Amino acid sequence: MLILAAERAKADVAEAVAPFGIAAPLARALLILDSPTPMREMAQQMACDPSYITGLADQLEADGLITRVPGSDRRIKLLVATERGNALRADLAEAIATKSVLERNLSAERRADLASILTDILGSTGEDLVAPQH
Amino acid sequence: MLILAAERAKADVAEAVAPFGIAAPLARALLILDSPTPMREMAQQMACDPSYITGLADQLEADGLITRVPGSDRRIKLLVATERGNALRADLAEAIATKSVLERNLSAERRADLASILTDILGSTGEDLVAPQH
DNA sequence: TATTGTTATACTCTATAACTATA
DNA sequence: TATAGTTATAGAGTATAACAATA
Repeated sequence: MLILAAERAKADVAEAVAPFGIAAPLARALLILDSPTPMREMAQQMACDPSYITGLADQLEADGLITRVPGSDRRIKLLVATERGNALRADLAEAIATKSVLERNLSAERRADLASILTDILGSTGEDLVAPQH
Repeated sequence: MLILAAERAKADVAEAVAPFGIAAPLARALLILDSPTPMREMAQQMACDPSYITGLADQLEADGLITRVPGSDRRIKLLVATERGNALRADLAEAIATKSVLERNLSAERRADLASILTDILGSTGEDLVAPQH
């Protein structure tokens, strides 16, 4: 059931996000980028392999939504949202919030309960149901 | 977060199930098969396209875990678990139950709360957190 | 030598469309 | 002509392994 619900939520996100001409994983990445983030850290936050971030970053960069900025340690590249990227991020967050099954089928109170349970499952803290930890 | 939690749960299922030499989607299908089920109905229960069931059934059949039995309407094929299939199903259910994040990180009470919330999300009834409706 | 990011590749899961057989 | 299942194919999402650059 948990998996079914997540698939449903995922499909909702994909649908909510499609009108903006962006794929779900790119949207997910962009939503995390409210502050400059090393690629390695992005991978941890998205619970995926770092090599995958390279591809996401390539596409987001090609779309003019982010840029790669070298850090003080010059092995590190910070992903930072452009002005367009930030604007889109706000739009995406709103579209997802209003279209998601979570918003549609759950009261605010139930959503809070869910967030609490999911926090236990993940064994870490989180506050937002759609985008992970900031 | 919901998506992260589900991915975590999914990864757990895959890991719990790997020692039995079976892939996660096959395990998921087999877990549903505690009674003979038309392929069409399987697709609905797994919330996937019927064409996908063909492939799953092919593999399960090749592994000797299920057989296809024609129904009274001879267009319909019932999937029915073999003796080996039933034995494996029991083993899988146990392995998943003991290894899943859901069992490890959540009390029975919290799991019940989660099931209730997920039921609301899906807008249908369900009783089992790992395998969907019987 | 250890770490960051990149490249090339390949794998898993799943859907679409066109088809066959039965109703 | 409508429905159940099949086939072939294609696509999305993601990982693995070998690599380059920097530390």
